[in-house]
Amino acid sequence: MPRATAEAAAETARRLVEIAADLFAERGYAAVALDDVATAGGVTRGAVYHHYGSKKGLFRAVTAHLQQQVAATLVAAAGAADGPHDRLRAGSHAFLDAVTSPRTVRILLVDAPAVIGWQEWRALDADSSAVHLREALAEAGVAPELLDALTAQLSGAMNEAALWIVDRDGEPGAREAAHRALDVLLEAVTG
Amino acid sequence: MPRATAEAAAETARRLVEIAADLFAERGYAAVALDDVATAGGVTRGAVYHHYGSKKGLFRAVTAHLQQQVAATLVAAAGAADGPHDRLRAGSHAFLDAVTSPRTVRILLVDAPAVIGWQEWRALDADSSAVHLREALAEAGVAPELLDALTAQLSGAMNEAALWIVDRDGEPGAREAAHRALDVLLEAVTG
DNA sequence: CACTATACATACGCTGTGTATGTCAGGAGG
DNA sequence: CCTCCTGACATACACAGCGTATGTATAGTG
Repeated sequence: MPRATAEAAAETARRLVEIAADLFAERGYAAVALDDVATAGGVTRGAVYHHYGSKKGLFRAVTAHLQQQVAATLVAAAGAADGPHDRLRAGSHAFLDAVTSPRTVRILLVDAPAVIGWQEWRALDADSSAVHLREALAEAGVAPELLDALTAQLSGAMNEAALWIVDRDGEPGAREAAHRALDVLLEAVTG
Repeated sequence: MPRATAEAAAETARRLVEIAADLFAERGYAAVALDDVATAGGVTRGAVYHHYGSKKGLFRAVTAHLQQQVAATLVAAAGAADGPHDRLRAGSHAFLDAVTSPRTVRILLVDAPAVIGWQEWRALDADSSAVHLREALAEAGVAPELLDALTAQLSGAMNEAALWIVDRDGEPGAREAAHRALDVLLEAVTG
């Protein structure tokens, strides 16, 4: 049944991203065939190629979608805090909690750099999450010539912390330990 | 010419790893066909499958090989320093320099987690490099309940620092900035 | 000096991506 | 109300690349 209405088409595109996110998270990028996504979405691969151009294109859309969700949570938490020091902490801890779902972590932190390339991945991350970290660090008094380097390294620390937590899921206290360790690093930076 | 001597066979296996490391680093795992590796090594894909079983198996061998090299550099540098505080710093900075080659960084930090899986990747890293970081942190007086979490986060920070440096290759001062930022984090940990 | 296991080469099937082409309906213009 | 065009898919096909099964010749072994 070709040519649905414009809203139906948008809904199809949205649904495909959602389904793809689930499958990519469960099996990893390489093990997911586009036919799996299409079939689960009630369409054929033709529809996927129509909307996203390629398998990588679909994955890019999934990545952007998830990053946007994480960034929204982060921004909300940081906005609720006041004072530069507290905003940094609130935002960082919120990021860690937001990104710590098995679904998100596998796609955003494991597959994305390899699939879309590290440079593009970092650019996307910089636009959605890392900007806020950078800004918070600047406000907290980090020396300008160390700002970029520290943003990158703290970002890496938090990403690894997220993977570490997910890997220990079920182990009680793991999440708290990660948050406390993160506080050690953050306090170091803000002096 | 089938069946060379045992040393010749070992040499073939060694050569294939070397060639594969170059190709994987240049194009990334997915874009490298086993036939490229085999042809460059003067054999056919049959030889590759004989020695390494699968494409993933070959990649695993490449990963282990590179990690071993990095770890050797790290251990040497740490051994030359004395005092727990200094060993931590020396080892960390040596790690950053050792891992900061475009070849190493792409394979070990971008593709490896996605290809062989994050858990296996972390296990390999834990055995080669992270053990030493963990040990140094323990000696430097890090609280036992934060030891694993901090090891992971600092490891993530250093890995991201390496990618950050390689991404800015040519930009003078980038490497120094990364090292100074790393010092900020390390000093925080050791109090 | 057979004989076996090793170190490959050759041949083939199969999965999955991408692309080219077809098809049918919604909506804008007359 | 009819037409035409374009968007939203479906269908069909070519091709690359992985894995596996099978063949083959030699280096070691008894």
